[in-house]
Amino acid sequence: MARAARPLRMSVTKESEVGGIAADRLRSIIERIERLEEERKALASDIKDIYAEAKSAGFEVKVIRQLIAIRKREPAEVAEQETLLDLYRRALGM
Amino acid sequence: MARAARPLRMSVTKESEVGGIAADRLRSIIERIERLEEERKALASDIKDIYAEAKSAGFEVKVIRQLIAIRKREPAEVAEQETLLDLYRRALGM
Amino acid sequence: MARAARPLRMSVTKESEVGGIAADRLRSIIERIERLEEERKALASDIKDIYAEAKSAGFEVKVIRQLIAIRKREPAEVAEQETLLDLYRRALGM
Amino acid sequence: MARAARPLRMSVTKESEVGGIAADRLRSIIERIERLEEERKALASDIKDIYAEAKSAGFEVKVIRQLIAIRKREPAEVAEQETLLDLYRRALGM
DNA sequence: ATTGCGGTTTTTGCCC
DNA sequence: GGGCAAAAACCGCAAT
Repeated sequence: MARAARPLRMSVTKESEVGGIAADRLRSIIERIERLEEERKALASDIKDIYAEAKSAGFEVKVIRQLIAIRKREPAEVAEQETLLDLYRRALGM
Repeated sequence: MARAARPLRMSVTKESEVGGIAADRLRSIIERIERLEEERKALASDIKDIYAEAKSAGFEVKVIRQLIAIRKREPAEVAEQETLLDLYRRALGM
Repeated sequence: MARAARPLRMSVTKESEVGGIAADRLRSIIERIERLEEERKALASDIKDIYAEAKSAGFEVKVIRQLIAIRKREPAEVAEQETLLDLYRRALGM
Repeated sequence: MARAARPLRMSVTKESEVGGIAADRLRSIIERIERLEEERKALASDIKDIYAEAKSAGFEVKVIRQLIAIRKREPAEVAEQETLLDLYRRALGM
């Protein structure tokens, strides 16, 4: 049989290009991202479980969230000192 | 918002400088910004109301948002992005 | 904006339905939203102008932003008191 | 407000109740959550790196995001939404 | 049960 | 172009 119609352009290199796009590279990128997002989701689920545990131990989930938020925020607010910000606040009497 | 109204140390000149900062000027700036942000927030609320109305009239809010986004972008830009998406999809065999 | 020429089937009522969609209603919704977003953008621009003014008066724009953010946040933090949150914090020695 | 470093304070008794709160239990909950959120953040960072790589390989990051979103949604759902968008566009003569 | 709402996270747009 | 602020999507809760 006389040569199959057109190979649709197999690139010379291993890189399979489709429509000018490095398909393999793109596929790899997407798969890695999706894989990591899987893991992320699993962690989120674990966290949710802990909140559920907290709740059934009688704690207020909402308050725990606030607490965690505060602990995250506070280091940042330390940096807020001895800067122009303070100066401006003082200028405003705040 | 209970900032004390007190002028805290009025300098001799009209320029009330506190810690080297032109306090009055700063205060004016901040108040004008806050005022405008108030108005902005009011508009945002109006917009939200319209979306609510749309929803209760049976429209898909999310799709309306897409529509508005499309109308905002340059037609050329829209086309370009759609083309690229297609290209990528094809490269992935999707 | 070249509305398509096809009236196809004007409904009996005034409501022009296109493909089962109440086109007039949809159009009205979108136009009102776009109008309000216009105004919003104008306000954003005014705000930007004030920041520019602040900058050319020698203030640090970034710090002013922080200041405004703080003023917005602080009322909320007052509410953070005398609640379970305090209790939990004390339990943790925070 | 410079909170002192943070050894959270271990109570002397094993029943560390503070103010009627099971402090140890609470502490454990919070620490586990914070630990998992650490990991989550690390993953997010890895993902960001891959997007950066994609970008420097010449891909459009935004389009890749769209692609991933599409793959995540049910194919049926994708079709439905696209249909609706089309419908609305036609209703508006866009 | 359904739907509005508040808060969180993710995405987008902007300014430097 | 990279970091930062605003907008949008998402999620769980609550209230009806």
